[in-house]
Amino acid sequence: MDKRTLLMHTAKRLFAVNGFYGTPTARIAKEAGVSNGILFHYFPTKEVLINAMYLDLKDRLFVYSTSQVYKGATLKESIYTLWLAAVEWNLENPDDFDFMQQFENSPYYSLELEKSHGYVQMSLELAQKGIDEDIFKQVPSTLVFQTMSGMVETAVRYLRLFKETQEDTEFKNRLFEMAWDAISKNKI
Amino acid sequence: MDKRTLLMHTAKRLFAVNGFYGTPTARIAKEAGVSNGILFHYFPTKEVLINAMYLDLKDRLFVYSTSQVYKGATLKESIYTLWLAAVEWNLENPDDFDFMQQFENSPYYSLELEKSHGYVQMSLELAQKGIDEDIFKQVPSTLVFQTMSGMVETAVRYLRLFKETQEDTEFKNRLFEMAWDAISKNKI
DNA sequence: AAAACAATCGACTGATTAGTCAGTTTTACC
DNA sequence: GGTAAAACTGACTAATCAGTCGATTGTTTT
Repeated sequence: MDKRTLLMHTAKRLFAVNGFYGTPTARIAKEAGVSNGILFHYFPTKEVLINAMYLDLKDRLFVYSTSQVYKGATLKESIYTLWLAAVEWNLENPDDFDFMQQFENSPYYSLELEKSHGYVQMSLELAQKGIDEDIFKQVPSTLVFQTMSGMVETAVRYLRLFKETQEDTEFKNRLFEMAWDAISKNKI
Repeated sequence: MDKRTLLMHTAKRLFAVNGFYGTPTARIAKEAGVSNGILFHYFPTKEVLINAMYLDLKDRLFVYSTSQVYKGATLKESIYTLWLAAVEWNLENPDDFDFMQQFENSPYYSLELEKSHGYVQMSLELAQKGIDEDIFKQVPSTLVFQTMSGMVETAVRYLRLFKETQEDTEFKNRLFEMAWDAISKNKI
């Protein structure tokens, strides 16, 4: 692993446990086994390091999630696959999840940063499709997207809190049904 | 306003904008118009100040929300009232919302802190009631509670992003229906 | 093989900041 | 009105930390 990647891995782990401000750059370098100076060779400031890590994580989560979706899947299947992939990726990478949560709720975060990501566009299109087909509630596609994102977070938090449920596929399906019922029209 | 309260108000505003670590204690004191020393007279450390503020905010949110619920209300009415009160309180106090989000996603936060609050107990009882009456899905009451909390957050974020929807009661009702559908059994 | 360039090191620094403290003013009480 | 406690002040400090820099090593190019 090159030193740039090594630094990002070490930083992520330390940030997840101690927070951005609880983690001196010197400590990141030390625990990565490299010199202090090289960190600032790759990342001119600490903030650049943090932003780079965030975008990198989002990218990998996006690539993983979308790669799971089959062509020809129904809308519900696609949403389910995306939801499950996101949930499981976050469960398998708890440091990443903690880091992203912390970042998204810090003053460094802006929605502009988010919009630059392709996956938002793709998710919004999927939401719009559901609305047009009268499967989803008649609300803005951005709301559908934000609700699903929120339900992924809720699911991850819950599954982490009650570890015994993490391998329970039936339980995960119930979690997904809650998310699905929130955005879909109900058949009365 | 006594200086202790004054400090908490100033701190909250600065924390919301600049974050905990981006806000020196000296600046809090200065903007509150008091001496540096008095801050540490009331709060022995910065962390004590942060924790005290968090518990204070949660208390006030709890008192406000529960005071809105009428006796004799149906379960759905009670949940709706609690949801709406929480959403509107957060909209009217954006600094508080930002501060709480930041705190809850920081390494200083622990669930133990949360459990010490009476309102969690009360909310869990309401959730259990809905489960027992077969109105809610057959899932743990803690999950119902976490889902509702998550849906409050989603609603607040969305309403803040699209300010023109903030006065739209009909739209808020639609937001609540999404939350309600997530936790309730659907009538097929 | 020489020159140019990139990667790497780690000691150093200037600025910042949480928390202290010795002394002053205000309040509470007898 | 005397006194003890509490509130309050602001200059000070010890420690910390982001970022610098000059020196060194490794790699590519011509």
